[in-house]
Amino acid sequence: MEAHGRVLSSATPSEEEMDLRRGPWTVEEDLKLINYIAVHGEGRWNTLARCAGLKRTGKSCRLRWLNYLRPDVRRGNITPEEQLLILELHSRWGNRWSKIAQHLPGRTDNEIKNYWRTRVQKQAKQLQCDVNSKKFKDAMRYLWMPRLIERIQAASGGSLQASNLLPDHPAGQPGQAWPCQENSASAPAGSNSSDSVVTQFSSPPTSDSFTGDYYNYPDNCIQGGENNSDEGTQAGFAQLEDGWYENRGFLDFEQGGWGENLWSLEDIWSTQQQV
DNA sequence: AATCCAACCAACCGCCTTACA
DNA sequence: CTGTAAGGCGGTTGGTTGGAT
Repeated sequence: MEAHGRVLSSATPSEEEMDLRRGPWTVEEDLKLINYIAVHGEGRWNTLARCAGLKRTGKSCRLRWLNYLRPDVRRGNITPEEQLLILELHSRWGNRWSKIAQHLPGRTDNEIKNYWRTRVQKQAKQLQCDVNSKKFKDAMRYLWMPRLIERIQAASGGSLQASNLLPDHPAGQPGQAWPCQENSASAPAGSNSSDSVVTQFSSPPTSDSFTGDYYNYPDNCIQGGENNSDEGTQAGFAQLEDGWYENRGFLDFEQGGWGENLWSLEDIWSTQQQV
Protein backbone atom coordinates (compact mmCIF):
# COMPACT_ATOMS: atom_id res chain seq x y z
CA MET A 1 0.00 0.00 0.00
CA GLU A 2 2.44 2.62 1.15
CA ALA A 3 5.02 1.04 -1.05
CA HIS A 4 3.19 2.51 -3.98
CA GLY A 5 1.78 5.71 -2.64
CA ARG A 6 4.25 8.46 -2.15
CA VAL A 7 3.17 10.97 0.43
CA LEU A 8 3.45 14.42 -0.90
CA SER A 9 6.04 16.54 0.75
CA SER A 10 4.23 19.54 -0.44
CA ALA A 11 5.47 22.96 -1.33
CA THR A 12 2.69 24.71 0.48
CA PRO A 13 1.80 24.40 4.14
CA SER A 14 -1.86 23.96 3.40
CA GLU A 15 -1.18 20.88 1.33
CA GLU A 16 1.16 19.56 3.95
CA GLU A 17 -1.56 19.88 6.49
CA MET A 18 -3.86 17.86 4.34
CA ASP A 19 -1.22 15.18 3.88
CA LEU A 20 -2.10 14.70 0.24
CA ARG A 21 -1.13 11.49 -1.41
CA ARG A 22 0.26 11.07 -4.89
CA GLY A 23 1.23 8.21 -7.08
CA PRO A 24 -0.55 4.95 -7.82
CA TRP A 25 -3.94 4.38 -6.28
CA THR A 26 -4.46 1.61 -3.80
CA VAL A 27 -7.37 -0.79 -3.77
CA GLU A 28 -8.68 0.87 -0.63
CA GLU A 29 -8.67 4.25 -2.27
CA ASP A 30 -10.40 2.89 -5.34
CA LEU A 31 -13.11 1.36 -3.21
CA LYS A 32 -13.64 4.57 -1.31
CA LEU A 33 -14.00 6.47 -4.52
CA ILE A 34 -16.30 3.93 -6.13
CA ASN A 35 -18.52 3.68 -3.10
CA TYR A 36 -18.76 7.40 -2.66
CA ILE A 37 -19.69 7.98 -6.29
CA ALA A 38 -22.20 5.14 -6.16
CA VAL A 39 -24.03 7.00 -3.43
CA HIS A 40 -23.45 10.64 -4.26
CA GLY A 41 -22.63 10.65 -7.94
CA GLU A 42 -19.82 12.35 -9.83
CA GLY A 43 -18.78 15.96 -9.77
CA ARG A 44 -17.57 18.49 -7.22
CA TRP A 45 -14.38 16.60 -7.07
CA ASN A 46 -12.63 18.52 -4.34
CA THR A 47 -15.59 18.09 -2.04
CA LEU A 48 -15.87 14.49 -3.08
CA ALA A 49 -12.24 13.84 -2.24
CA ARG A 50 -12.66 15.38 1.18
CA CYS A 51 -15.94 13.74 2.04
CA ALA A 52 -14.88 10.35 0.81
CA GLY A 53 -11.90 10.46 3.10
CA LEU A 54 -9.45 10.41 0.25
CA LYS A 55 -6.22 12.25 0.76
CA ARG A 56 -6.13 13.13 -2.88
CA THR A 57 -6.79 16.22 -4.90
CA GLY A 58 -10.11 16.52 -6.62
CA LYS A 59 -8.28 16.41 -9.89
CA SER A 60 -6.65 13.15 -9.02
CA CYS A 61 -9.99 11.62 -8.05
CA ARG A 62 -11.61 12.79 -11.23
CA LEU A 63 -8.79 11.37 -13.33
CA ARG A 64 -8.84 8.05 -11.55
CA TRP A 65 -12.57 7.74 -11.99
CA LEU A 66 -12.73 8.80 -15.61
CA ASN A 67 -9.72 6.88 -16.82
CA TYR A 68 -9.93 3.75 -14.78
CA LEU A 69 -12.81 3.16 -12.40
CA ARG A 70 -15.77 4.24 -14.46
CA PRO A 71 -17.84 1.12 -15.20
CA ASP A 72 -18.07 1.79 -18.92
CA VAL A 73 -14.36 2.17 -19.42
CA ARG A 74 -13.30 -0.19 -22.12
CA ARG A 75 -9.94 -1.81 -21.71
CA GLY A 76 -7.79 -3.94 -23.94
CA ASN A 77 -6.34 -3.66 -27.40
CA ILE A 78 -7.40 -0.93 -29.73
CA THR A 79 -9.32 -2.61 -32.53
CA PRO A 80 -8.61 -1.90 -36.22
CA GLU A 81 -11.89 -0.02 -36.40
CA GLU A 82 -10.85 2.12 -33.49
CA GLN A 83 -7.40 2.64 -34.95
CA LEU A 84 -8.90 3.81 -38.19
CA LEU A 85 -11.21 6.13 -36.40
CA ILE A 86 -8.41 7.57 -34.34
CA LEU A 87 -6.30 8.21 -37.41
CA GLU A 88 -9.17 9.80 -39.22
CA LEU A 89 -10.30 11.99 -36.37
CA HIS A 90 -6.77 13.02 -35.52
CA SER A 91 -6.14 14.02 -39.10
CA ARG A 92 -9.13 16.26 -38.78
CA TRP A 93 -8.80 17.65 -35.30
CA GLY A 94 -5.22 17.15 -34.29
CA ASN A 95 -4.46 16.51 -30.63
CA ARG A 96 -8.01 17.08 -29.47
CA TRP A 97 -7.96 13.88 -27.47
CA SER A 98 -11.11 14.37 -25.50
CA LYS A 99 -13.02 15.23 -28.62
CA ILE A 100 -11.67 12.18 -30.37
CA ALA A 101 -12.47 10.05 -27.35
CA GLN A 102 -16.09 11.11 -27.50
CA HIS A 103 -16.40 9.10 -30.68
CA LEU A 104 -14.80 5.97 -29.29
CA PRO A 105 -17.23 4.69 -26.69
CA GLY A 106 -15.50 3.48 -23.57
CA ARG A 107 -12.11 4.80 -24.56
CA THR A 108 -10.57 7.63 -22.63
CA ASP A 109 -8.67 10.56 -23.97
CA ASN A 110 -5.69 9.39 -21.99
CA GLU A 111 -5.75 5.99 -23.63
CA ILE A 112 -6.04 7.46 -27.09
CA LYS A 113 -3.30 9.90 -26.34
CA ASN A 114 -1.05 7.13 -25.14
CA TYR A 115 -1.88 5.08 -28.19
CA TRP A 116 -0.96 7.94 -30.42
CA ARG A 117 2.28 8.66 -28.68
CA THR A 118 3.46 5.11 -28.45
CA ARG A 119 2.24 3.56 -31.71
CA VAL A 120 1.76 6.37 -34.12
CA GLN A 121 4.58 8.67 -33.22
CA LYS A 122 6.91 5.73 -33.23
CA GLN A 123 6.14 5.27 -36.88
CA ALA A 124 6.89 8.87 -37.65
CA LYS A 125 10.16 8.49 -35.86
CA GLN A 126 11.04 5.44 -37.89
CA LEU A 127 10.21 7.34 -41.03
CA GLN A 128 12.39 10.13 -39.77
CA CYS A 129 9.68 12.66 -40.17
CA ASP A 130 7.45 14.62 -37.91
CA VAL A 131 4.09 13.17 -37.03
CA ASN A 132 2.51 16.38 -38.24
CA SER A 133 4.45 16.47 -41.47
CA LYS A 134 2.70 16.11 -44.76
CA LYS A 135 4.85 13.13 -45.57
CA PHE A 136 3.62 11.24 -42.59
CA LYS A 137 0.02 12.30 -42.94
CA ASP A 138 -0.06 11.23 -46.55
CA ALA A 139 1.48 7.91 -45.70
CA MET A 140 -1.07 7.49 -42.99
CA ARG A 141 -3.98 8.30 -45.23
CA TYR A 142 -2.97 6.42 -48.32
CA LEU A 143 -1.17 3.45 -46.89
CA TRP A 144 -2.05 2.82 -43.36
CA MET A 145 -5.74 3.65 -43.36
CA PRO A 146 -6.55 1.66 -46.51
CA ARG A 147 -4.77 -1.25 -44.92
CA LEU A 148 -6.89 -0.98 -41.87
CA ILE A 149 -9.97 -0.87 -44.03
CA GLU A 150 -8.85 -3.97 -45.85
CA ARG A 151 -8.30 -5.70 -42.60
CA ILE A 152 -11.68 -4.69 -41.33
CA GLN A 153 -13.27 -5.84 -44.55
CA ALA A 154 -11.46 -9.13 -44.37
CA ALA A 155 -12.53 -9.69 -40.82
CA SER A 156 -16.13 -9.07 -41.74
CA GLY A 157 -15.95 -11.32 -44.75
CA GLY A 158 -16.19 -8.44 -47.19
CA SER A 159 -14.61 -8.70 -50.61
CA LEU A 160 -13.97 -5.07 -51.39
CA GLN A 161 -10.40 -3.94 -51.78
CA ALA A 162 -9.37 -0.78 -50.04
CA SER A 163 -7.99 0.64 -53.26
CA ASN A 164 -11.41 0.35 -54.80
CA LEU A 165 -12.81 2.44 -52.02
CA LEU A 166 -10.52 5.32 -52.71
CA PRO A 167 -12.19 7.47 -55.30
CA ASP A 168 -9.17 9.68 -55.52
CA HIS A 169 -6.55 7.01 -55.55
CA PRO A 170 -3.86 8.10 -58.00
CA ALA A 171 -3.90 4.76 -59.75
CA GLY A 172 -7.36 5.58 -60.91
CA GLN A 173 -6.59 9.14 -61.82
CA PRO A 174 -3.39 9.30 -63.83
CA GLY A 175 -1.48 12.48 -63.57
CA GLN A 176 -3.51 13.86 -60.75
CA ALA A 177 -1.79 14.85 -57.59
CA TRP A 178 -2.64 13.04 -54.42
CA PRO A 179 -5.05 15.12 -52.47
CA CYS A 180 -3.70 17.02 -49.59
CA GLN A 181 -5.30 16.38 -46.31
CA GLU A 182 -6.57 18.86 -43.88
CA ASN A 183 -4.01 20.65 -41.85
CA SER A 184 -4.83 19.32 -38.45
CA ALA A 185 -2.71 21.84 -36.64
CA SER A 186 -4.87 24.62 -37.95
CA ALA A 187 -8.14 22.79 -37.74
CA PRO A 188 -10.59 25.01 -35.97
CA ALA A 189 -11.74 23.73 -32.63
CA GLY A 190 -15.30 22.55 -32.75
CA SER A 191 -15.58 23.00 -36.47
CA ASN A 192 -19.11 22.29 -37.45
CA SER A 193 -18.22 21.35 -40.97
CA SER A 194 -16.56 18.18 -39.77
CA ASP A 195 -18.88 17.35 -36.95
CA SER A 196 -21.57 16.26 -39.30
CA VAL A 197 -19.35 13.59 -40.70
CA VAL A 198 -17.95 12.40 -37.47
CA THR A 199 -21.27 11.81 -35.88
CA GLN A 200 -21.59 8.92 -38.24
CA PHE A 201 -19.02 7.16 -36.09
CA SER A 202 -20.44 8.03 -32.77
CA SER A 203 -21.48 4.48 -32.11
CA PRO A 204 -19.05 1.60 -32.44
CA PRO A 205 -18.60 1.36 -36.18
CA THR A 206 -19.34 -1.76 -38.08
CA SER A 207 -16.91 -2.37 -40.85
CA ASP A 208 -19.52 -2.06 -43.56
CA SER A 209 -21.06 1.19 -42.55
CA PHE A 210 -17.77 2.49 -41.44
CA THR A 211 -15.86 2.16 -44.66
CA GLY A 212 -18.75 3.52 -46.56
CA ASP A 213 -18.94 6.58 -44.41
CA TYR A 214 -15.25 6.98 -44.22
CA TYR A 215 -14.98 7.85 -47.87
CA ASN A 216 -18.02 9.99 -47.87
CA TYR A 217 -16.06 13.07 -46.98
CA PRO A 218 -17.16 16.54 -47.58
CA ASP A 219 -15.12 17.98 -50.41
CA ASN A 220 -13.19 20.29 -48.21
CA CYS A 221 -11.82 17.38 -46.25
CA ILE A 222 -10.63 15.44 -49.24
CA GLN A 223 -9.19 18.23 -51.25
CA GLY A 224 -7.56 20.08 -48.43
CA GLY A 225 -7.92 23.53 -49.93
CA GLU A 226 -4.86 25.69 -50.04
CA ASN A 227 -2.71 22.98 -48.59
CA ASN A 228 -3.21 20.93 -51.68
CA SER A 229 0.02 21.80 -53.29
CA ASP A 230 1.09 19.52 -56.11
CA GLU A 231 4.67 20.39 -55.53
CA GLY A 232 4.51 19.60 -51.86
CA THR A 233 2.64 16.40 -52.45
CA GLN A 234 5.04 15.04 -54.96
CA ALA A 235 8.02 16.07 -52.94
CA GLY A 236 6.57 14.39 -49.92
CA PHE A 237 6.14 11.10 -51.66
CA ALA A 238 9.54 11.23 -53.25
CA GLN A 239 10.94 11.65 -49.83
CA LEU A 240 8.80 8.88 -48.56
CA GLU A 241 9.99 6.53 -51.21
CA ASP A 242 13.60 7.35 -50.50
CA GLY A 243 13.52 6.29 -46.95
CA TRP A 244 10.68 3.87 -47.04
CA TYR A 245 12.07 0.45 -47.71
CA GLU A 246 14.92 0.80 -45.33
CA ASN A 247 12.78 2.23 -42.62
CA ARG A 248 10.27 -0.62 -42.75
CA GLY A 249 7.69 1.99 -41.85
CA PHE A 250 4.21 0.71 -41.27
CA LEU A 251 5.34 -2.87 -41.45
CA ASP A 252 6.61 -2.45 -37.98
CA PHE A 253 3.47 -0.77 -36.94
CA GLU A 254 1.30 -3.56 -38.16
CA GLN A 255 3.49 -6.15 -36.58
CA GLY A 256 3.41 -4.32 -33.32
CA GLY A 257 -0.33 -3.99 -33.57
CA TRP A 258 -1.78 -7.17 -34.85
CA GLY A 259 0.34 -9.44 -36.87
CA GLU A 260 1.09 -9.96 -40.48
CA ASN A 261 1.69 -7.43 -43.18
CA LEU A 262 -1.14 -6.77 -45.49
CA TRP A 263 0.58 -5.31 -48.47
CA SER A 264 3.96 -5.24 -49.97
CA LEU A 265 5.15 -1.70 -49.87
CA GLU A 266 6.96 -2.32 -53.11
CA ASP A 267 3.57 -3.02 -54.64
CA ILE A 268 2.19 0.18 -53.30
CA TRP A 269 4.99 2.29 -54.59
CA SER A 270 5.29 0.58 -57.93
CA THR A 271 1.63 1.38 -58.40
CA GLN A 272 2.39 4.94 -57.52
CA GLN A 273 5.28 5.09 -59.95
CA GLN A 274 3.16 3.80 -62.81
CA VAL A 275 0.91 6.81 -62.59
C1' DA B 1 21.37 -15.04 -14.55
C1' DA B 2 22.10 -10.31 -14.91
C1' DT B 3 21.75 -6.17 -17.26
C1' DC B 4 20.02 -3.06 -20.56
C1' DC B 5 16.58 -0.99 -23.21
C1' DA B 6 12.31 0.15 -25.21
C1' DA B 7 7.38 0.14 -24.86
C1' DC B 8 3.49 0.90 -22.32
C1' DC B 9 0.44 3.35 -19.40
C1' DA B 10 -1.13 5.48 -15.03
C1' DA B 11 -0.72 9.64 -12.98
C1' DC B 12 0.77 14.37 -12.43
C1' DC B 13 1.42 19.20 -13.97
C1' DG B 14 0.25 23.48 -15.80
C1' DC B 15 -2.65 26.13 -18.53
C1' DC B 16 -7.10 27.49 -20.11
C1' DT B 17 -12.05 27.82 -19.70
C1' DT B 18 -16.22 28.01 -17.23
C1' DA B 19 -19.27 28.86 -13.44
C1' DC B 20 -20.49 31.46 -9.77
C1' DA B 21 -20.49 34.73 -5.97
C1' DC C 1 -17.74 43.49 -14.25
C1' DT C 2 -14.29 41.12 -11.61
C1' DG C 3 -12.06 37.70 -8.89
C1' DT C 4 -11.77 33.04 -7.57
C1' DA C 5 -12.45 28.17 -7.46
C1' DA C 6 -13.35 24.11 -9.94
C1' DG C 7 -13.31 21.46 -13.98
C1' DG C 8 -11.34 20.07 -18.27
C1' DC C 9 -7.70 19.29 -21.43
C1' DG C 10 -3.22 18.35 -23.51
C1' DG C 11 1.61 17.59 -22.49
C1' DT C 12 4.85 15.20 -19.87
C1' DT C 13 6.88 12.16 -16.49
C1' DG C 14 8.18 8.11 -14.15
C1' DG C 15 7.34 3.30 -12.73
C1' DT C 16 6.65 -1.27 -14.48
C1' DT C 17 7.21 -4.92 -17.58
C1' DG C 18 8.88 -7.80 -21.07
C1' DG C 19 12.15 -8.80 -24.58
C1' DA C 20 16.90 -8.68 -26.19
C1' DT C 21 21.71 -9.17 -25.35
